[in-house]
Amino acid sequence: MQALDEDRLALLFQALSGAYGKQDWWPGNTAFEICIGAILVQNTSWANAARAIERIRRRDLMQPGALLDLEPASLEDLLRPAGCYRQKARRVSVFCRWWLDARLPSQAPDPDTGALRAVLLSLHGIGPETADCILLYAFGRAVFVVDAYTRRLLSRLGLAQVPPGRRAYESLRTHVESLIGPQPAYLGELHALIVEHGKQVCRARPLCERCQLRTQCPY
DNA sequence: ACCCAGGGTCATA
DNA sequence: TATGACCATGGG
Repeated sequence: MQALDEDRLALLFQALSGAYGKQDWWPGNTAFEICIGAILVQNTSWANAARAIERIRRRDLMQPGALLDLEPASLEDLLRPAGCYRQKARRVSVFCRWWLDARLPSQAPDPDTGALRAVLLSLHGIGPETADCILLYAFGRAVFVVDAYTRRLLSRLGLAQVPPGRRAYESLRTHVESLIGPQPAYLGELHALIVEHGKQVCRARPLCERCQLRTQCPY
């Protein structure tokens, strides 16, 4: 296992960037919509999450107050294409409530990223990866998002092992953040590129361990 | 007829 | 701390 240092990270970014070009994430017009997207895409393809987002937008409901005014059953039905729609309806409601309560007009200067992250994590249905996506793409904080694609890629490249559990997650996240520094745009591109690469078909020879074990290659 | 997807919560041990 | 069940739709 080689060390994940600045040079290797820069090489990785360069390779992915050259292969896939500029990603310009996160898809979404407003910070609020990005947050909703981050919840809806949990363990779901973006295509399905996007369907639910479109249904919200077409009805002009992409605002916390409008979503909260819906009957629970209506909200669930609205989110159906995203899968896990009952859970997600509840999570969206909780987030909207927080948005209206804590994030409305007059608020003290933005809290530091750590404090904001802790608040997000305290919300039901917001775990580390969703919180970090929101911090990075909706709030512009310099956060590195560790998701399934990131674990697979770094593991496959022999740059990092990220066993399940919050400890290892935090360790890798802070490590990469310290390597890159306060550059939200760079971190945003990096994560987007990793995901884009993850969607591509694995052309490695020989096939990596995971690919050999699966009918559908996740790379 | 599976397997998978840009996770998270909850119950167990 | 760390597994496993569960959620649920749409595409391969």
